[in-house]
Amino acid sequence: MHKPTIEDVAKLAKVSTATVSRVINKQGGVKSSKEQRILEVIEELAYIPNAVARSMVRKITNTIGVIIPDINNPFFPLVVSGIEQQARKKGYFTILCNTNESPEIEEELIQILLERSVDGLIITTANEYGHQLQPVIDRRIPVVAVDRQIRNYEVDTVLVGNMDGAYQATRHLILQGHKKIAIIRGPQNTTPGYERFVGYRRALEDYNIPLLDEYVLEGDFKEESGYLDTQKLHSLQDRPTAIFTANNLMTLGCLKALTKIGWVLGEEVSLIGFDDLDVAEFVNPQLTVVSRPMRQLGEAAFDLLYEKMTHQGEWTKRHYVLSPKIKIRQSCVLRPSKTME
Amino acid sequence: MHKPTIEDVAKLAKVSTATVSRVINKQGGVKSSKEQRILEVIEELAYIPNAVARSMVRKITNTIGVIIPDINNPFFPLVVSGIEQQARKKGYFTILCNTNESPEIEEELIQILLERSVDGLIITTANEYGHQLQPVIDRRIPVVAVDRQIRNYEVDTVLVGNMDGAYQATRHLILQGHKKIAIIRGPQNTTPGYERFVGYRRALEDYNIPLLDEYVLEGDFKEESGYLDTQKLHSLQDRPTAIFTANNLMTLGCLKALTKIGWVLGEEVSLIGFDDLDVAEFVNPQLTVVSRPMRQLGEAAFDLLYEKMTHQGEWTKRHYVLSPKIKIRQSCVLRPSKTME
DNA sequence: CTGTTAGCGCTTTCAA
DNA sequence: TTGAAAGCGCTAACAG
Repeated sequence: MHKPTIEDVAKLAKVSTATVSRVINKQGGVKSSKEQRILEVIEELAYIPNAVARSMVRKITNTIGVIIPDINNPFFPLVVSGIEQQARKKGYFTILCNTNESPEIEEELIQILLERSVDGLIITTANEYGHQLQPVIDRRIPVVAVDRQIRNYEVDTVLVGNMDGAYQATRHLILQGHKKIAIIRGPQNTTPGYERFVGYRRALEDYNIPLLDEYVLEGDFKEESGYLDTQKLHSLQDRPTAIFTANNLMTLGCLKALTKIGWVLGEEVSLIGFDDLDVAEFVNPQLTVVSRPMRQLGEAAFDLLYEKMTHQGEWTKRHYVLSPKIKIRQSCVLRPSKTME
Repeated sequence: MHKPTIEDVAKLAKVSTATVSRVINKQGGVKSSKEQRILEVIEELAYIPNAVARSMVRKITNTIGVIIPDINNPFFPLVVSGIEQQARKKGYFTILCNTNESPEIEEELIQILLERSVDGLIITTANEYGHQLQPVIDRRIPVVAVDRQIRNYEVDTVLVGNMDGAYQATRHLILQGHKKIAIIRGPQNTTPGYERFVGYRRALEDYNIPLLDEYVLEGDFKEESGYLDTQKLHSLQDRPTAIFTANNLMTLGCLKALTKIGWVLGEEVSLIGFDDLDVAEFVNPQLTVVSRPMRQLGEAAFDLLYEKMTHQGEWTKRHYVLSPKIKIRQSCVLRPSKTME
C-alpha cells in the first residue's frame, strides 16, 4: 500500500509528471486525448494531489487560520460561519482554533499556524497587547482582528460599536426611570470589556447620574462570574434597581442567580444584556438586549483579509465598525410586584 | 524579505543543516556550545521551522481533522472541546471543519483534509451511507465516527445510548400518566434520528400504548422544524398531551411555538427534550431533558483515534456507547390550569 | 559529535 | 504540446 503520487499517474498514463501537473491544475495546453487518458488514470488510482508538496513549491496554502477564544460562546461560532462562507466562495480553506481564553495556547496556536504557512489570519485575541503577533507581522502575513483590537500593531479591525451599544443600553434603563444602575462589566484590558464600560459611564454622565463604585463589578465574560457578581449586588445595603451585563454568558449567569436568590426580574430589578441569547425570549419578562450582527462581522473580516492577501499593495490600517441594535423586550421596566395583585 | 530557512540558520551558526535539525527536534547528541549558538541564531533570525517541508519528508503531520455538521448547535462545540483537549495533550493539532449538514461540503472537506495529509479523522457525518469516506479508508487513515454511525464501513464509533435515552424519556412521560404522546423525531436516515424514534416506539409498546401516525412528525434537527411541527400538532383534532422532541434545537423551536400559539406548557401539554439546553431552566415549568456527556464523547473519540494512529495493529471495529442521563425538572406533569386558581 | 547527501511530491522554467 | 530537470525546506541515513 502506498499513496499514489503524480509520478505513478505519469507512468501509467505514459506521460511526464509535468503534463499531469498541467491537467491537475487545469492550465490547458494539453492535447485532449492525453488529458482524457490522464484523467482516467487519476480516477483508477484514486489519486489525490498532495497539498503539502504543492504548498512547498508554490509557497501558498490557500488556507487561513481563524483563532477564537471560546468556541462554547455562541457568539463566535456565528462569526465563524460568516468567515467560512466567504472563504469558501473564494476558494480558501479555514482552520479553526480555540484558545479557551488562554494567551499561552494562543501563542502556541499562532506558532503552529505559521509553521503550516497559512496565508492569512483572523483573530479574536486573548491578549490585546498583541506581542504574540510579532512573528506574524514579521512575516508580512495579513491579519484581521475581530471583536477585540490589537494594541501594539497596525492591524485591520472589525468591531461592533461597543460603546454605542452600551450607551444605548444604559440610556434605555435611565429613560425607564432607573437611577441605581449597576454594571457587570468585562475585563478592562479587553476592547469589549473597556468600551462597554465607557458607554455605560458616558450615559450616566450625560444624564447626571453619579457613578458608584459599588455598582461596578467586574467579571471575566464567563457565566460563573455573572452569577457571582449578581449575588454580590444583591447583598448590597442599597441594591441597584437595574443591571447591565456586558456579555451573553454573564447575562445568563445573572439570570440564574436572580432565580436562585429570588431577586425578581421585572419587579425588583431590571436587566439589560449585551448580546442576544436564546434564553432572552423565555424569561419572564422577556429580556431586552443589545444585539450584534455576528455573521456580517465574520464576512467583513474575511473580505478585509482577502484584500490584504491579494492586493499586496495596501498597508493602511482599516477599521470597520458595525452597528449594534437594541432589541427592546420587557425586562427594563419594573411592574408592580405580585403582592399587589 | 524572505522567511529564514534552516539553511540560513546553519550558515549563520556555521554548522550544517543536519545539526540545526537535531537541535530543532531535540534529538540530542549535539555539543552544548554549538547547541547554544544555534538556539541564539534561531532567536535572532526569528526562525520558525517549516512544517510543510517537515511533513513532506516525515509523512506525518501531527494533525487530525474534525468534521462536524453544525457549529452553531451547542452540542458540537462541546464535543470538540473534549477532542481538542485530549489532542493537545498528545501533541496533536486539530483542524475543525463545519459542513453545515451538507454532504457535498463534507465530501469536499474530506478531500481537502486528505490533500493536507491529516493523520486521522473524527467525523459526525452528514451522510451516514459513508461513501464519501472511501478515499479515507483506502489510504488507511484512521477514522472515528461520533454521534452518527457510518453504515458501509468498519469504523470505530462513539455514541450515547440514543435508544436508551429516548426510551427513558418516553417512559417518564408514560409514568406521569400520559397516553397521547407525540414525537418530533429527526431524519430517519441518521443514527440519532432513527434510534431515538425506536426508543420512543419501544416504550409505547412496552406500556401497551398504540403508536399513532398523526403523533409522529419528522423534523430536520433544526429549530425551524421543531417550530412548525409543534404547530401541526396543535392543529390536530385530538391533540397530544405530551411531546418528545428529539434534539435540542427542535426543542427550542417547539418551545417558541408553544409560546406563540398559547399552548400552555405544563398545563395543556407536557414536553421532554433530547439534549439539555440553556433555556430549559428558564421556562416555566422547567424543562425535563435527556442529557448527554458531550465532553466525554469528544475525549473518548480522540482516545480511540489515538490508538489507531499509533498502534497500527488493531483493525477491529469498536463501539463505545456512553449513557445519557435524564434530568428531571417539572415539565412532564400537568398542573391544574390557571383558570382553576 | 558532525557533515554530506539523497530524496519527500510537486510545480515551473527552459528547451525541444 | 511536451518532457527534462532544478529546486521548495527539511529529515534521516550514512560516513567520518
